Amino acid sequence: MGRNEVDVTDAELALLTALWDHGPAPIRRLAERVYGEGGPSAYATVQKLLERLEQKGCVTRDRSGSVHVFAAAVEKGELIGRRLRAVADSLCGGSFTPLLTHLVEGEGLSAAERDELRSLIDRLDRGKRRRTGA
Amino acid sequence: MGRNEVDVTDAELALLTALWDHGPAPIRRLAERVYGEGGPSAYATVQKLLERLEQKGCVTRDRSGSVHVFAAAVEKGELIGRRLRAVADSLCGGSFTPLLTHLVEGEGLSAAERDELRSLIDRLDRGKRRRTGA
DNA sequence: TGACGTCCAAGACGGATTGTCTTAGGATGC
DNA sequence: GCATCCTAAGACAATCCGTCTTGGACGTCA
Repeated sequence: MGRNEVDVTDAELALLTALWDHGPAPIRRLAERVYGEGGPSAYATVQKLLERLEQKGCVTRDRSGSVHVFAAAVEKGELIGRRLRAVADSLCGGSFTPLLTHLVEGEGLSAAERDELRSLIDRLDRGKRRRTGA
Repeated sequence: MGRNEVDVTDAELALLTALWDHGPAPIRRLAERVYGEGGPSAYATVQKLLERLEQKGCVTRDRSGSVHVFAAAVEKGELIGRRLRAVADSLCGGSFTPLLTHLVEGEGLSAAERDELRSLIDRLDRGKRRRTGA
């Protein structure tokens, strides 16, 4: 493993979000969606951001047509994972447990969320026990 | 609430970590701990970083003695919370539940960690139910 | 064919951030 | 009174990030 430890910037994330929400699109459609008819400079900005996202491996470019079509190459969950790992690495020595503890203790989960989380753990726990015999 | 939405940089975090681990200290001791006898420029770097941390409200400075003594003004958990909130805001519309789900599902918790987490939720759940009557 | 519009490629640009380093001056201790 | 430590203030280069400009290729259509 290993070369994809890159993160995306805010403007890049806005484009990725548009791709996640609406699927592959050419530059012009993305520019309209994110910048709203911003004129020729908005188009060029989106073009540059997509070029950087492609370099980072976060989008793919379909060059077969006369107009390139871009698609997200990372899932939102992947980015969430990277950022959580960055937090864990910088503040928790790489361990995720403190993050979990903080989230569960600190951030006012509703009763429903607690129930959902508990059942999630139970489900995971059964699967793991069966698989590992632990 | 609200003016403290600042984050700290890597070099600043190294100093904060030293303060968390060893308690309040003057510039020289911090420079030795983090930069290891780096000479006069390391001292000045630490000085500047501490000045910025003070501006951000992340350290306090005791000016009573002839040598200023710096102490952490934010806990590690506070920073963890800020960064988790940043992840939630940028990628999950501000909700923490996707972060929890990702952590519990994705990041290979051991059986012991799962047990610990479950009991943590149970404890929290009892407290909340009793308090809110929900 | 030639003008026009849309697209891509490449890079310049300014502002902000970040870590480092320099300088100047004041207090302290001997 | 002199050396030594400290503080304060800011200069500095490198990098990042969003924006914008330019140049040229390709197509359509009168």
